[in-house]
Amino acid sequence: MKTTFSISELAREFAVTPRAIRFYEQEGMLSPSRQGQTRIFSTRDRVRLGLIVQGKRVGFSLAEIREMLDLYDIGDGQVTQLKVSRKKFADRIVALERQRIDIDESLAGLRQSIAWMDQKIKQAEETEAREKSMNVVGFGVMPRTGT
Amino acid sequence: MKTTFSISELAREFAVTPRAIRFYEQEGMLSPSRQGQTRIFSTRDRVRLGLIVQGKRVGFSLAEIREMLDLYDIGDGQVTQLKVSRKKFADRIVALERQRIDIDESLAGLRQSIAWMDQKIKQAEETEAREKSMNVVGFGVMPRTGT
DNA sequence: TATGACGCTGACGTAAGGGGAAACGTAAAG
DNA sequence: CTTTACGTTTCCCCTTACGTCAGCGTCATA
Repeated sequence: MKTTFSISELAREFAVTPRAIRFYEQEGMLSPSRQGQTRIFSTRDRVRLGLIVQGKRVGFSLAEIREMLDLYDIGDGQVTQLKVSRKKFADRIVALERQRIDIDESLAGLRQSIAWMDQKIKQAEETEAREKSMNVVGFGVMPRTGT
Repeated sequence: MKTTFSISELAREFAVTPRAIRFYEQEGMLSPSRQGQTRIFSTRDRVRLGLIVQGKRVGFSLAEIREMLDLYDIGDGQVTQLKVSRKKFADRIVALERQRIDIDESLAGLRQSIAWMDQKIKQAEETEAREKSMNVVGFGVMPRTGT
């Protein structure tokens, strides 16, 4: 069973670039030893990289991930760390649910604009022969008048 | 009816910062005239800013928005422009739908992690209570278990 | 020996502004 | 007339999470 890893091994395993791994080290989230210049990663580094990648996948910033990793290192009986992480995760869920709503709203807006455009295109192509002056605005949205 | 606007008027109306508006100008998307140093925005600027903000809301990059604005300026009979924009919008819809799926997957992962943590916390707190009942330390302070 | 695969260290670039400094003009208030 | 308070300007560094060179060393292989 392997206990040390090269940068490209880990890069392949976790589907990140060596550049990203070096960046994580520079940010203090990994601390590989060195053989001359070359980085030698331990299983601990590997686990941490796994956590980093997972954290990124669910949308945490590196700063947040680093906090959690640090907390995990302190490990004061684990409960405090677990509770802090739990809260972060819960917060993230709320943020993502909000994002989902935003996306749905954007989708609705886009679909409406497309419908509007389709109509305009149809009109334009019908009228093309006779008339040429059309007043096309763009997003199908008028500038807001208040607020 | 107003035909000119100050930077902060537009900022208020469209809920963006003056800084952002200056940035859009710097990027060539707005071209207010000047009275001395001070920017004077026309209704055209106002419409364009509205389009920028709308475009941003549905997730277009400034580069994409600028392209569409430029197209609109050229306005070669409009139909071409409409079709190009339509395609951009359709592409954006696809991208957003993909994003939605990603978010749903992240949410699932987060919820699972939370469930796992809750279980761990429960376990840990049960253990803690058991230790406390057997070993009264006083003042609610637990001995340190390690670094 | 030459070539290619890996590795390294800087340094600069990205998107979309945020934040703050320092300076200017204008208007009201003392 | 001066102070105070805004509103605005330009200028420049900061941010995130790396990508992308440039320029170099080290190794194994053809």
